Amino acid sequence: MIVKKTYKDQVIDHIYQLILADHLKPGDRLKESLLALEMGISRAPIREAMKELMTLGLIDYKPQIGNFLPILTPKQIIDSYTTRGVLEGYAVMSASEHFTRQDLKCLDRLVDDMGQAAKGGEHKQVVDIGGDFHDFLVARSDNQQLLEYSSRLSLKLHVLFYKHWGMLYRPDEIEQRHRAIVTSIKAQDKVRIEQVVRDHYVETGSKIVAVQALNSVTVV
Amino acid sequence: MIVKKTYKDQVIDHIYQLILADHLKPGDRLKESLLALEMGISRAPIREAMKELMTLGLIDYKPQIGNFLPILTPKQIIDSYTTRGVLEGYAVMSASEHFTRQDLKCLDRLVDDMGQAAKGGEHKQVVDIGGDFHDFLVARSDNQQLLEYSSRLSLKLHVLFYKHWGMLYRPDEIEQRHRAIVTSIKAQDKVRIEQVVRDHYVETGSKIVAVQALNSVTVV
DNA sequence: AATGTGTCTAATGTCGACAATCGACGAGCG
DNA sequence: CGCTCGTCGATTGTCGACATTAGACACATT
Repeated sequence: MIVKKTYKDQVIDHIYQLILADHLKPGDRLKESLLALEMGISRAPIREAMKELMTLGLIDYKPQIGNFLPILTPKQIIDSYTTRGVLEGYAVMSASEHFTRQDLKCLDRLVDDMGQAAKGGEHKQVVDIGGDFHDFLVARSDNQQLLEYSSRLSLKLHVLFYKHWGMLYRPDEIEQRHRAIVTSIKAQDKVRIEQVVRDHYVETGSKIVAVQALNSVTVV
Repeated sequence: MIVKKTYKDQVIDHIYQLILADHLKPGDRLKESLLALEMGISRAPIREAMKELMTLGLIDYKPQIGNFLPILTPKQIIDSYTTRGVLEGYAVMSASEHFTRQDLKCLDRLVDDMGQAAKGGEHKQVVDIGGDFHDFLVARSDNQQLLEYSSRLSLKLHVLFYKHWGMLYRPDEIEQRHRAIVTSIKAQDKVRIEQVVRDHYVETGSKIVAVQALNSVTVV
């Protein structure tokens, strides 16, 4: 791959950045004409991008009305994280035998690095390593269908996660939480692997809900 | 709701029917201009429909090249059914406590009807009741995110299932397979529920692959 | 004053035409 | 004779304009 050039893809990136940068807030309406004007292109690629963002779960589309940033209820957040846990839990469990000794070493190292970065306050670093860790975990699965859904959800949830990762866990918790996954894989206990991964995500979902509730109280 | 009138939705239905009716075969290319001409509309709604069909997994989109009916490899079929089993398994398991005595009675009756229809050779009836049965099962779950993915997969797999349901199971097998799910719910054994549902789908996926292999041998 | 109706506006849905790109075919070269 | 490269046709990507619809506002009516 050299570059992606189609306008549609650029629009997707643009909007995704707008969301991450908080220039767009949940509930906001995305007007095609306005976006087209801002980006100096026609509405066609904007609409294409909308359709794709819709499948990624990043925007809500209401026929004849418009596109909106979804307002996720606490329940929807929990549900999304739960679903991701179900998918990735199965992915890791079913691939657990394929992890080589070297893979496990690599995973342990990632957890080490994550812990170090967390203690050093390198938040950006923590998020990046966390992403690598989870990518590495699911990469051993060969179920493309499952991975596709998993990565879609991952993108959707990343927006939420990105805004709260600073307040979710303490450094030692971060390390411990991820270490538990590696440990369960080492133990080759399939039932436990699946459970640990599920809990991992449900816990994060719950924390995010809690943090959001806290923020909304202080803000309002 | 009175009717859905937007062209896009009509296009989606149209193409879906074309697929079910075998007027479109795996690997076929879907040319926008041609479809637009056939349906007497412009390419815009066709493209909109394509995007949606893509998210449903019913067509493959290759940038700058075109849209194709996916050629599912045996592995992809198994993977898709496995994934559906994972999703619905969790859905049913997590909702198992919400099934009332009446719900279970209704499920038992559906299985009875299914068995009767199967013995009577009412294939269409069997498929319909089977659909009702599975809808009823997952409807007790309240995880919208999970249900969304589940129903998308369901639509995608229905195309496959629809073409083979006549040769997959014997009447007594059909009844027994579905009865096992109801029985596991009655037993309130969460682990077993999830396992039974997963097996249910993996088995069907495997059968379809087997039947396809058989057909391709006889045809070629 | 509250409710229902009609109009008006702004946004989405659709259109036909043009531009950019991919795959195939064939000419030229080693 | 086989391979590379350029041209060509067909299809998708993009455009600007028009048609249609949802929602807001004002007015009339009870």
